Amino acid sequence: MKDLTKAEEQIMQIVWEHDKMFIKDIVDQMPEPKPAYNTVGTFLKILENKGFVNREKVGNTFSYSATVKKKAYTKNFMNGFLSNYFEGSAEKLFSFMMQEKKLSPEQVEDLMKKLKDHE
Amino acid sequence: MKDLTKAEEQIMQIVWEHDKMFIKDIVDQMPEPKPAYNTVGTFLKILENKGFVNREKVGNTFSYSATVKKKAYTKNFMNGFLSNYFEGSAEKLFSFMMQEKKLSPEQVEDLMKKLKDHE
DNA sequence: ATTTTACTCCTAAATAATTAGGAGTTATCC
DNA sequence: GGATAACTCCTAATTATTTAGGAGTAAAAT
Repeated sequence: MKDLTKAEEQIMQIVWEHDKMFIKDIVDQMPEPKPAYNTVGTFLKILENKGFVNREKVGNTFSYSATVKKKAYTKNFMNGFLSNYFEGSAEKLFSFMMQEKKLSPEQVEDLMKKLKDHE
Repeated sequence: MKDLTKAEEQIMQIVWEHDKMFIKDIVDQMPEPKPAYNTVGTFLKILENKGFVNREKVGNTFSYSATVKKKAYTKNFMNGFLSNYFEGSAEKLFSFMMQEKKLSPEQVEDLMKKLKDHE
């Protein structure tokens, strides 16, 4: 799986939030200063070449939808992140998160219970 | 804190692993194909401008060391990552990690015990 | 029905990131 | 004591990324 550049990812984030989008709608979702219509179009073409989106004729225009699932990309991205920053160890990441007070031991406990119940 | 580009980060990863380094040593640590000495030098200058490394005269040359701690950068980086991929929620990240089988509930339990003992 | 709008495809300018060469300096090797 | 090696500083070429304009077409609006 290819990596996304920043601008490409920003567009993917929007496409991931919706099933099918028209360029116009993507532009609307972009933060100010909004890029030109064609700028978004260019990125969608790049994303199509990279295999991240699929375009489909709707009437006389095209709609775009994500082909690579956000989850799949996240996983890919996270593996790189893990190996660079936590020696590939998810445990180290957990430890780091707890220390940074992003999550208390209690929250982890609650979460684990829920996850166990699901199994 | 500024972001690092890929090439810059690659160098920081090496600098972070060591206290003080000479350009030569950094080049040695780089994977093949190794970049030119001056290429590494250029990046160290950029990193110095961005405030990530400090250079210090040693004899008639310079050594480089990280000023921004890896942990601080990780935290920064992770916040962006969290907000883009897990709606800012560390819990969602944990949940994702467990589902991806990077970590079993037992491992998390062990880890939590250790963390609690430290408090 | 001609102006306006929204889109297509193609192309390229502007900026950012990556890579490294050249010229000169100082120390080291034979 | 000149050749070699390792470094400095400055500069620039190359490639990647980001941005968007122009020309043409088809539909919609007044």
